Amino acid sequence: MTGRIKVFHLEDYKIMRDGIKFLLSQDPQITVIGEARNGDELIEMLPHLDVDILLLDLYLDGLEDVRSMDGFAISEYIQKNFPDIKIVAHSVYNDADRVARIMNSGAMAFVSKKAGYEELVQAIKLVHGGKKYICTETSKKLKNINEFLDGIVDTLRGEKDFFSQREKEVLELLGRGYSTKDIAKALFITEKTVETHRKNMVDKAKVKNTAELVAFASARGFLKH
Amino acid sequence: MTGRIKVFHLEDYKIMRDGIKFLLSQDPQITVIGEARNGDELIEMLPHLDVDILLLDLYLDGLEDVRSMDGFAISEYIQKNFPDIKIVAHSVYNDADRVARIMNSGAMAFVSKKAGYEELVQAIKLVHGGKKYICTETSKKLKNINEFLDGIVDTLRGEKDFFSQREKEVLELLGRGYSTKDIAKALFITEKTVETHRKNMVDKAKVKNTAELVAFASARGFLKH
DNA sequence: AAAACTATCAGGGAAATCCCTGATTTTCAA
DNA sequence: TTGAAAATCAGGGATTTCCCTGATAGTTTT
Repeated sequence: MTGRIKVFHLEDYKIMRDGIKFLLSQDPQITVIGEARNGDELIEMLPHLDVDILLLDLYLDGLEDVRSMDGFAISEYIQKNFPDIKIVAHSVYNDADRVARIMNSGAMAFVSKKAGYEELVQAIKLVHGGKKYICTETSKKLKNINEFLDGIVDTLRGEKDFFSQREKEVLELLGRGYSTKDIAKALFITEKTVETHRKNMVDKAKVKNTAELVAFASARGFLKH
Repeated sequence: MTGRIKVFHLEDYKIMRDGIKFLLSQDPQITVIGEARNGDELIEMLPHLDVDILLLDLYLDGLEDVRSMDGFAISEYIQKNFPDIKIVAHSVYNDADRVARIMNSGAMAFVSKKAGYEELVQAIKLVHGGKKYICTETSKKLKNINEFLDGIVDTLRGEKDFFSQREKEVLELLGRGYSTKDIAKALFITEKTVETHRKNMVDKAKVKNTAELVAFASARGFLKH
């Protein structure tokens, strides 16, 4: 046993701090060893503490003081100056832009404030064990948006005409594991035609075989998955 | 020549309506045949007009009236009741969530209000020609977010160890078009071993063949490309 | 210590891909 | 209207993948 997971909580609303401190202290593996209302307080206190996890409120809305650091700046600051401290981001906003930004600024987990207490505890434990985590609700949402974007993004590329319409149909089925015979049946054409389409795509893409063709296509978002 | 592209403009700020009407009328291929301040006005006017393109302000912030339709609701309404009218969305907000939502609710283009006049004109013309469009700035942003999300989303799956180390090496080469013989030589093992690795991966991933395996792997970011 | 996983290797046959050369029709833009 | 793509089809043979049933040895996990 290596002792409790030491959590520091940064959150501007006192009522939230108190509530979460109470909830987290219910768990025998977790202890809240400090709290702050803003980045300045945090930075002042951190050197004097041995923190495992920083539970970080993403948007410190309570603050009118614009000069103060926001969650993103704090995350980057911690990364640089306290690389051993792992960050669990906590926010009411779970839009793709913010989540992508916070996760890429070094946070190890993201939990929506709409998520329950269990998910927060789970996030802290997983992160402490070296894993990443995103709460179920947000995870689902991001997955959807990602799929949407996949679709949108490749309508944009000038490469949409790289393969002809028919070639793309064949390609799509190849990516789904269809054999030549399967594709011929599905598209009501002969196997020879399917082979020609594949051959032409292999030539166009300058690849060696179907497997590499599929890798090529997937990398460019030609496949829906 | 099929006459000018007939644009209807929905936008709550008069100054924007006037400005855009002036700008668009500079283009010989475009004519603004109507304007409205909100969804109710739009719905009233639409049946009496022959509109090609609806230039739609995404968020009608000027409106305090919460009961009124927002851009998303309008988009869906148009899709249902006037399927021939193509929508160009126009907004100050270009976050992934909103853009994905509007494009998936049937809009054919998205142009940020930060984009220049040229991009708006281009969007209208492209959409009228049956193509989709997203302004350069937003397009770049979405591409970045999409890549971020790709990374995030598959860290969630916890599937980093889905394939063994050796399997991943074989997989990588498969994605580069190597045949069994090539891989055997490259990894100093027999062809039979390579086949076994591939077979095991095909089974693990529950796919039909190598092509689908590569698609599967690529979609989850197992391939470096 | 047993079970599970990983990595290695093998034979043999069915199925599919790959490669070459060739062709016709349609469609679309210069 | 001429030419370039695109989509269709074909034969035949070389190569590769796919599928089945095995096996041995080392490592990790329970």
